[in-house]
Amino acid sequence: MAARGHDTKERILKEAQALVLKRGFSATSLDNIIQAAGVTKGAFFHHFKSKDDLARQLIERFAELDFALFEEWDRRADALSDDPYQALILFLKLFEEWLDNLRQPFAGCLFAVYVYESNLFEPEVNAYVKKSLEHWQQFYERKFAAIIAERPPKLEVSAAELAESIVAILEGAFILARSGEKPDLIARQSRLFRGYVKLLFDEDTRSRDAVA
Amino acid sequence: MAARGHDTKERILKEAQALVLKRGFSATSLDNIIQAAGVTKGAFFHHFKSKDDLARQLIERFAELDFALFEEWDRRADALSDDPYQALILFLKLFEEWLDNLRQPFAGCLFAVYVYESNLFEPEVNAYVKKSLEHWQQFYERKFAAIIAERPPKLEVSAAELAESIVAILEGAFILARSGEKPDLIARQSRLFRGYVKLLFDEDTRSRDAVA
DNA sequence: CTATATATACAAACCGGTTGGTATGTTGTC
DNA sequence: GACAACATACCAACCGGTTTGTATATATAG
Repeated sequence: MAARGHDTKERILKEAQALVLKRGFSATSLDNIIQAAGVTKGAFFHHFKSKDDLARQLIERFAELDFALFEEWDRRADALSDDPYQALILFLKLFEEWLDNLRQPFAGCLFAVYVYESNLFEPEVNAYVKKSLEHWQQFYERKFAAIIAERPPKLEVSAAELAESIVAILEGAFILARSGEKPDLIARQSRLFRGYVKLLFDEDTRSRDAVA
Repeated sequence: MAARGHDTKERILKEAQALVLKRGFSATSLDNIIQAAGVTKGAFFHHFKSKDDLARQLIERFAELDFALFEEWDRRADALSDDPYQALILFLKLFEEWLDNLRQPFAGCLFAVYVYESNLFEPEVNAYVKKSLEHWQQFYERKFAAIIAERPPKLEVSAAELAESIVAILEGAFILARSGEKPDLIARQSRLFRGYVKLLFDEDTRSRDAVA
């Protein structure tokens, strides 16, 4: 049945992602994956033509789920405020709320895993990772561009730089959170970045500055 | 001869680090390493009792070289200014200068590689990575604490948060720089962080009367 | 409704090659 | 000749991938 097949494939992808985030891609053997998913090698190679194929489908699935979350927060944030600045702040808050409500601590970013093992993958997979990270960045860049168009920032910064910054902060935070076993680190750094954005754009801190 | 032995071991460590930064730890086989270093398996196992032992010595060497650079910049920055704020700015500039002068683009951070393959390593190796990242962070934290003690920041931020932030930014920047093949991204983000610090602490952007 | 044909979704055994690791040399130096 | 510093030969385990086989669902023709 088609449904049964889809379930099996989805289970393989889910377990594979968990294992790859834990141990890296090359350290995760197909035997590990099929054991975790409770299937045989035949089942695996029915759904994936190679381990490279798994890598490709794994990262595509990750990116799709990732951007789906992003777009949901984006819609909700835009619905809550017309002001681009407030919408960005709300967007980040929704992200932080999601992080806080995660049961198991955030496992990590598959993009980062792939970047640090990039020599393992086919060029098109690396290109997909690059494209996804840039897509992520451009998502933020549009938001910052809209803000800058309305209110000039207090320092000379470009929308691209700011977008690059939040993505870098989050990628780095994933690493620190994992190593230090500090699941709250990611949301904390997101909040700190919000403070930075506030300093750059918020009128309250400008007028307060004039008084102080 | 001891010198000859030390050279061989150092060559193995150097080539191993380059390979591990390129492909990850588990994807780097001992055969790859001994071929790159131009030695035999016997030579390798004379200097390292196992691949785990190589992992340990590799990360310890990385941390030592890393912190040696840090301490040099620290000394030079402290020599150039007594003001903790100026010293931090100078420190970051020295770091950026080092990045700009690197011949080959920055390869990446071995700590991050180990974090994302942490299930491969013995607990003590992971603990060492954790300790090193924290040490790195505390290095910055002391600097921010000294600044905050002199001038209150414009937003309510702790020295620990700020230290966490710059480390996260750099770790994330390494990833983005690698994926996007943008070697200048790291220094750019360091400069952006300097802008943030300036907004937080610099008197130019505030009133000038507080410090006398 | 049924018989046949075909595709899907797996399972189990197996293969050649590679892995980390070892056992046993050989060489150069003090 | 003792010991460090290697080289060579080799092993057992494991790797990604293949092969072969089977149960089941679906489409089609009579």
